[in-house]
Amino acid sequence: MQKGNAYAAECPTRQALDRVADKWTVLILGLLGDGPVRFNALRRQIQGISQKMLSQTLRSLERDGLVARTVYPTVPVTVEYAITPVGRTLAATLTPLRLWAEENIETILQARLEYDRAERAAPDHAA
Amino acid sequence: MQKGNAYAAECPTRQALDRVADKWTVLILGLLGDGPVRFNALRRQIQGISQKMLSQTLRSLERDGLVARTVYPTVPVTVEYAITPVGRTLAATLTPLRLWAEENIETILQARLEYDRAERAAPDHAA
DNA sequence: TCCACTAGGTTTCTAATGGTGACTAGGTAG
DNA sequence: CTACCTAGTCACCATTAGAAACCTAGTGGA
Repeated sequence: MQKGNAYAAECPTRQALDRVADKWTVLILGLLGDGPVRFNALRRQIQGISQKMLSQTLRSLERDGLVARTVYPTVPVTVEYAITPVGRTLAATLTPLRLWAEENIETILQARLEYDRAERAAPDHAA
Repeated sequence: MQKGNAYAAECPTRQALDRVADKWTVLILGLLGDGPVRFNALRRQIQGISQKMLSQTLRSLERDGLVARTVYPTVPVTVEYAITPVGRTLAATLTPLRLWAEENIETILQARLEYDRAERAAPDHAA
């Protein structure tokens, strides 16, 4: 198994990183960690996601082998999304990211306030 | 310090997560971890990043208090970007993400091949 | 019978974002 | 005088994210 280099423009790792470092991916994998979840259950839990983005992101994840999609021929049809073993290793690195955001949001907002105040005082950003 | 909830649409954590879960952020903070780096040094090491995205991402990171920008009045002017303590805690969660991408890229590419092959055989995605 | 609702999506349209390449200031080297 | 260095910005175009409507297939209620 060859290792990629995300700093090289032409390496596919770059594109994979772009796909995986994504807001919706973080939130979806965070939920799938506890077991299979249905489409609309995800939609309800990830407040504010559109059906389009949810189905698009899920399809990407499925294509990359990170999530498995199972259709049950009930009526109406039931579709379950489950995390795969590889997906679980990704989730293990994404969950800390989500937790970091939740824990540091106040610090960030504070920094923004200070930055914006300083900018108004001296908007001379050019050297 | 109040904790955010990334699953709530109206929580600022959502927006922060979006900013932080970003390809360029991952790559920039990965480099700044080893010490301050200059603008063009970053540009050379992150192959394929445009000046616009680099300066835009750096400014966001600075605004959020994750990197510090220092201008030295040399000639030509030298601008150094350094990671802040908070930024370092973020980098600690982003680096594993980059490493994950580099280590699993082959697996992902393989999964894509198989998915696309199966899709051509039976593109009937609707239930 | 007609309407409303479920699940799991796709389509369409618009607004925002990302990337490309040219351009800038101020100064030095050839 | 021209070219090149730094660290950016600006205008432009292509892609994308998001909002909202529509779709299929079926159930339940008035």
